[in-house]
Amino acid sequence: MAVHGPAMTDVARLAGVSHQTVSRVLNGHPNVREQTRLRVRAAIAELGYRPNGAARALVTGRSQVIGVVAQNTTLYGPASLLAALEQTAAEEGFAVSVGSVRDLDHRSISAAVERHLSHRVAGIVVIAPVESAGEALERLPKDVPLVTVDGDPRRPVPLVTVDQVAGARAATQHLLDAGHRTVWHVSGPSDWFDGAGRIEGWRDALLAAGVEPPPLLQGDWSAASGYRCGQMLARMPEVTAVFTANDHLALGVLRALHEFGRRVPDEISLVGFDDVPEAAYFIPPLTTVRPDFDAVARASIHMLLSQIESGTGEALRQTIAPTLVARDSVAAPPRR
Amino acid sequence: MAVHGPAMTDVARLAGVSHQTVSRVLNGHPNVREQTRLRVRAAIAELGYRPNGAARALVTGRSQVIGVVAQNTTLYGPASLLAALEQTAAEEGFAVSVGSVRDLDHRSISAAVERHLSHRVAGIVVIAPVESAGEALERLPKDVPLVTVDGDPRRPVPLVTVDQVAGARAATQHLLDAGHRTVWHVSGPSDWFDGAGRIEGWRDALLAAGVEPPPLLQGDWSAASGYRCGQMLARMPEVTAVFTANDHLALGVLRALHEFGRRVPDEISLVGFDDVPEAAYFIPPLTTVRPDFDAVARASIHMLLSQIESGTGEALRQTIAPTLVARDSVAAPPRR
DNA sequence: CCGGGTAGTGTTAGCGCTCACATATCGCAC
DNA sequence: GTGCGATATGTGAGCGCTAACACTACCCGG
Repeated sequence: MAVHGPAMTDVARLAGVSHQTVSRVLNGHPNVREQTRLRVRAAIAELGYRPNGAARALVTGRSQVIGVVAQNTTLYGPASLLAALEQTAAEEGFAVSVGSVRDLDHRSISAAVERHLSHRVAGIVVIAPVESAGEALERLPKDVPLVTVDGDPRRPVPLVTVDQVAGARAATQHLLDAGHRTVWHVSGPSDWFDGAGRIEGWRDALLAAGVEPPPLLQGDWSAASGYRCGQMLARMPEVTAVFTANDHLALGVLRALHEFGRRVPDEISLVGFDDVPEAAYFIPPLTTVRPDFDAVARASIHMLLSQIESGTGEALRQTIAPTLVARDSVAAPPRR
Repeated sequence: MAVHGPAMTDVARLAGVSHQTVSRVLNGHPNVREQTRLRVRAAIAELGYRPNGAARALVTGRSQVIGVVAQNTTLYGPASLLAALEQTAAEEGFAVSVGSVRDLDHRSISAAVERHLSHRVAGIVVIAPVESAGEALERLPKDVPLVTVDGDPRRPVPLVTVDQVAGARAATQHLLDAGHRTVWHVSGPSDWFDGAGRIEGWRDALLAAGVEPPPLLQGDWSAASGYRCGQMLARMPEVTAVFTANDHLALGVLRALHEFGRRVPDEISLVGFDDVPEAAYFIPPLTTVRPDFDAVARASIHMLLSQIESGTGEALRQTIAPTLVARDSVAAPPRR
């Protein structure tokens, strides 16, 4: 177990140069003769040398690691985002260290961030969809590159976010365009910014069309809560169109409507949000809004890297527009 | 950006002790007077000192980081596993660095492992469900603590795995017990060990009951492929019971059956695998097999830690039994 | 043929920590 | 008191690397 691999000096000795030259080769420094470079590379290969990230991090003060703080990475959205972040980071030569948190309160977030800082991560991406998370972030040392995803739009922190409002507006408008008088909404938790944004977009679209938004049904992202809300909606004959804040809620609603014998889309039209891979196989296939997680990840990582490189911590923000994916769960309202 | 935080010597100076004593307090070394310990802690708090993981990793040769190699962390299974691993690792004071891979071939796996080694991770967990991954692992330096999850049962590598065979057998038996003559199977890719294990369990149960297994329908874990297989099954009147290798496949099958007007469970019974949170809200609620991801994660991390501590690399293996969750998608076969 | 740039390389000094060991301090039996 | 083990603390070295600077060739114009 104890067998430490070769160090830079071993490579240097084999190549007949100084360790510093090896370092230069490794870091792509220009002033190295081609022939020397080759010799060094050969020595590296021969010894199976692997640079020691810890030593490098110690001397430079930063490791090639990006810390990600996220909650509940089991949900489709966060999981996709995490995977995409990892992918993009890897392309840029960075590893990703996850610090998932059970609860999104100050303390948990701060603790997770602390853990990352203690490893001297180069920067931190916080997937911070709730109010309380924002506060924790403002207390942070200012010298740590930081990007929040789906965080608080009102805080002066670099932010990348899916345009929840536009997505929700598109979904609602789509239903209105199909001829529905109004659209009901089963929301996510309202203390989540994405939940709040979707509520706002829904309300916007309705108001713009001159209709008074019906009462909101609040869920918690789960199919279970969608089911509960669906049971209420199913019993109200005037309901003909529903927009749910995510696809899992839609699944729950779908099942409730089914149990009450209300057909989708003949009697009730439904639109979800997220475009989980299964959405196309719901009964019926679900019309939904697809956020581009890859784009979010790319934007986040690049924003973070530019902070790392430049040292500036400008409070940039970038918004990624989602797209509506039309499938079979929307139709014109039934004639009465 | 450059403002480095206080170092151990700063704390030491403030507390009026040597840096070594600070180190002892930090590492819970016994021989420190209570009063000194308190003074040091106070100094740490006052300065907002945070130990430098890189420096520690450099001198000890190991960081407090566990590397995880996984593919497609968007799928429910891997995502849950990853989250659970992270949780357990955090409880043990370890961070988790993810290296996700696009493809599960030697090269990708090796590259991901290399990246982790270069950061001097304390150990590596490989979620390696396919054949080719196993080969890559045998080439690895022997001195790195390593645990595979859902890997090749035949390789001499420490392994934690869900008992796929038992789970599949239970699912199949459950259908047989309900009175079905035989059970059809929509499988995952057969080069995935979990896919293969589920096929084996299904076949076992059938054979034990003295029935010849019907032809296998091979899918790829996705609802889309489940749908395609479902279209075939729906047209065969003799099919009354289907076991799918995961819940997404089941969803696809469900939709196909629905389109063909074949009612579940009245005409056809269905059992899935994974127990995704939405399974209870399928139409009808899906009977499925639930693997205990937390238990898998716990077993993996503990196996890894014991390797790290003891230095021994025995090829242990541990199997986690899944449980059947009965819901509404199973009934007795229709009378003909 | 000399001064001064520039490409290529070596030397040295830490980064912040832990380990091994040296030293100081204490308690207690005699 | 003295001696001795246990307890508490300090000292020095060095982990593997990069940054800064020092040095050596060599090329060039004057």
